[in-house]
Amino acid sequence: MKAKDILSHHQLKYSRQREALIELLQDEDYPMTIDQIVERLRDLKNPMNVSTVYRIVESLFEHQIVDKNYSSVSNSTLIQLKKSHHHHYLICQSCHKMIPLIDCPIHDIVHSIEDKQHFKVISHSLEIIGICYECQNKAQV
Amino acid sequence: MKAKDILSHHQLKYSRQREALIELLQDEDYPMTIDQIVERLRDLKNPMNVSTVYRIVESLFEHQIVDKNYSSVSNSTLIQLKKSHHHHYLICQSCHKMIPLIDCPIHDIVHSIEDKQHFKVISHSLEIIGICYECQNKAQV
DNA sequence: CTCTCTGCAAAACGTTTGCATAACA
DNA sequence: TGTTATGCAAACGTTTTGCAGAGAG
Repeated sequence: MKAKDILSHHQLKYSRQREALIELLQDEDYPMTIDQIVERLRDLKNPMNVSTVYRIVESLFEHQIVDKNYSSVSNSTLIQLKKSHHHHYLICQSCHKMIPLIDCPIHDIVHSIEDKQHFKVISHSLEIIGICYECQNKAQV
Repeated sequence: MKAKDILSHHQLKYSRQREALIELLQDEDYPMTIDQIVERLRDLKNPMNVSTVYRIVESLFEHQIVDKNYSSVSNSTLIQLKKSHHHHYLICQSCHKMIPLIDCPIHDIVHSIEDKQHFKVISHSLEIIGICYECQNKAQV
């Protein structure tokens, strides 16, 4: 789906900034920090202010177009387009690479939690931190 | 175990501040933000500077006496004494109450991740966000 | 033409740091 | 007494906000 169509579909106004940001998220199929987004957009000759990025991301989040997840590896929020099938990542502590985890280990236990603990589950965040294959084979510290 | 003994056991210097902080964490058996710690210590007539709390917590963390976990509900780091059996929490989005989850759903899948993805798992963080039983029964917004 | 979005600068927030003084061993 | 911990204030990185001007519908 084209960025322009996503915007109109959600009754969001068009702007050069919104279009460029959505297109970037479509191209980079990985979670990005706000800083990375700003930097990539500058490189792509579509510079925009940090606060604009924050505001657009917030609006896309409210319309459930993107996911936001805080990462304790980068100490900041990671943004990505919402996937039809949500998933989590292994994060390499050394190179910050993110490796998708196909199955969500939480998905299966939500019902049992809701029943046993009388708790209505809305969302969850999961971060698995470690060392990726490549970094394991680099010189040890 | 007494706070003083914990400190000496880890060859950490005694101070009024360290003792009071450990005793607080022993009393409040739930994860606390740095702000909550500072506030409770002030109430307990054991006031200390925020930066002192950060430094003590960091030192206790390095000695594996406490756990640190970022919470996207409070937008800050949660501190608690390390448990023999680690566990996660359901967090109520409305009242911020934390309900312990007995079994760790990640524990069982770590080996399969390490084998399948050639990834050395070091740690993980999990937060299940929702509405607790009491808040479900309060007046709806 | 009206209303919303953007850029800018300043502020807010949690966290970290440098330095002089205080406290432990 | 020598070394480490604390308090204070200032700096830091991320995120939020107020306001005036630009752009969309």
